[in-house]
Amino acid sequence: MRTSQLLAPTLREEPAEAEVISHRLMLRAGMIRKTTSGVYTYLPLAQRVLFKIATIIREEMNRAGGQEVALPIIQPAELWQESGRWAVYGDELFRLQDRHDRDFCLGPTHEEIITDLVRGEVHSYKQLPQLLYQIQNKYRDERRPRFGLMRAREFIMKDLYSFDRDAAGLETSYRKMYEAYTRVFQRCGLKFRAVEADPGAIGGNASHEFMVLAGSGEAVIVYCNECGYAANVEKAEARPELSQEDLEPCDLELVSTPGVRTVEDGTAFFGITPKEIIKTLFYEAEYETGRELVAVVIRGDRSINEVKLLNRLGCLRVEMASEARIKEATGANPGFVGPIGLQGIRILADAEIPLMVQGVVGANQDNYHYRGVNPGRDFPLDDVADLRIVEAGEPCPKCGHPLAESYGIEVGHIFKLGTKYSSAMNAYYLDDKGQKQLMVMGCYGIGVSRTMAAAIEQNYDANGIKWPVAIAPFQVIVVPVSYQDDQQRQVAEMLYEQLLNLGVEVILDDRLERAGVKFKDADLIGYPYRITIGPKALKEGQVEISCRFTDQCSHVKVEEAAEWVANQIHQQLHS
RNA sequence: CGGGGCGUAGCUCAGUUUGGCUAGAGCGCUUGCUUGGGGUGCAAGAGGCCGGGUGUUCAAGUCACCUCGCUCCGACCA
Repeated sequence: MRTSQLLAPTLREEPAEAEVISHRLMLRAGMIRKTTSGVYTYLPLAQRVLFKIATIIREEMNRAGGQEVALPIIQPAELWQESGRWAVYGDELFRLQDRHDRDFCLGPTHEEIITDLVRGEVHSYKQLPQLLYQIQNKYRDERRPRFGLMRAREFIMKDLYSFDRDAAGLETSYRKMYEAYTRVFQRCGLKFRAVEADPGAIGGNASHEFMVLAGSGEAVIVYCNECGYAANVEKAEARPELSQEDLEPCDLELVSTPGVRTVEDGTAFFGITPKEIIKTLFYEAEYETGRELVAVVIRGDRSINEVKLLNRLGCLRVEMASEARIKEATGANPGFVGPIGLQGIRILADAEIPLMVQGVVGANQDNYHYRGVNPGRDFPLDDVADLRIVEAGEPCPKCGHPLAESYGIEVGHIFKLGTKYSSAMNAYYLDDKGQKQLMVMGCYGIGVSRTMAAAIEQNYDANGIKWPVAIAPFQVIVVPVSYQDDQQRQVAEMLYEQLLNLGVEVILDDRLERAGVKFKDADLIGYPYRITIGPKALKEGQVEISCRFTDQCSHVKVEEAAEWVANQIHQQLHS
């Protein structure tokens, strides 16, 4: 390829629409253009990167026994009604109707479609397991698309679905996928971590997320450098911390506390630390059958993990209760509410609460608090669970070593689905005794377009992108300082040919631009290697080879340059 | 879904407050010269339903109403 022909309209100025670094750089590097909110056109450079990521994924899926299929993007409502998700999925499902007013959706994922296929075509235990995957566009009508490709409405996903005879088979498939994913992201050249995750709405009982580590990541993960424990904070477990082990229970006391609304106010007023305050939060829990107001008590310095709360309650949704609702239930304004004397309201306590002996709570009466509150004595502790968000520095739940924290971008997610879909959609097989059995499923996704964005979030500098070799749009760019100079041009053309013959993905900058322009573009686009052919080194019979990643520059003899670069690339790809 | 902001040249933006001649700048693009190792310099050009609609007015990029699109914030700690 020659840059004179390449459709990569680089921008000197910052596009106004871009917010995150990957979005900005992809626009500036001429990789993508926005077509409409949350929908992007991929230009040749982006397409090459996506193709490379997809190729790595394909190779690893195939290696693990996966078979590629292509599934419809337009999916009939009937299948979604059968699984129950037509009603549950909500506004994120892109819905449409045909000319006969029949309902369809654009697939955000393909459990229904694949289960429908397999139940129709697979009937015997001899055909199991099946590992089927597809790499295609998927659709989610995000309430607010943002961060460029990171949260788009149209995006590219690889999804693999496993169908096994039983839980043991699923375990095997799951482990295969875990290993395959590890290989995929290693081969992409990304720094990542696999973490325990909450299975969330997809269902099932175990799951891991693969997080590309980047400061801009939306997800917070905690991990232990000692034993390797790693989890999304939504899931991370916590050891309850003793905070008042030296104190004895004392009498309950009603205290006038005018204007003391927040934990901060409370610590100042009582001269105590947030650890000694018991926060009471009211949630509206939504079940299929109705709503319930619950009170959740937690230490003043902790935060509630709503995912844990939702799982504990077994409800569909939780939401902070409105001020009006709280007042109606307690008679007091938020800030003066507490667990003592609540009538007919379920009280959930975080696991740290029973360890407290003298707490401060609101008295359910404006401008009054109780102190000396003894959980269990002064309010019931019938429902105790781990409900808080783990923070960095807390002891690892496995080994006790302090946990570290970092930000990650979720690029892969693997789930054990179990029989959720097979039972809803009647996907049976006959076992070796002729008995009907439910297939046991797993699903395993990788955000392909998101991985491209995540790679940039992790690898860039002030000048532009720094592609890992394995997913770079081209591995090398050959830049003659002046293409008009006969000698430079001849050397450039020769190296270009040699690299092509060596199987290197090379692009030649044959534009009649000034050197500075060519260097800027090369840095912005982020080619891993640049061979610069200029009069200075050429006098010595040399060219300069610089590495975008390490910023190192080597002078190499013209006749050895192609081989030299090819070796570097080979090493990068196989290290 | 709630609240803000913005739609003017391919891009980034002035101009709108206080209506008034042929609507501007920089970058990019074309042509010529120049330059030739980190976005050269000079000159000449091309390029606009001022998002769309309705209205007010002698007159609308500018005011009013409607509409479409884009974008940011929020939708959690008592």
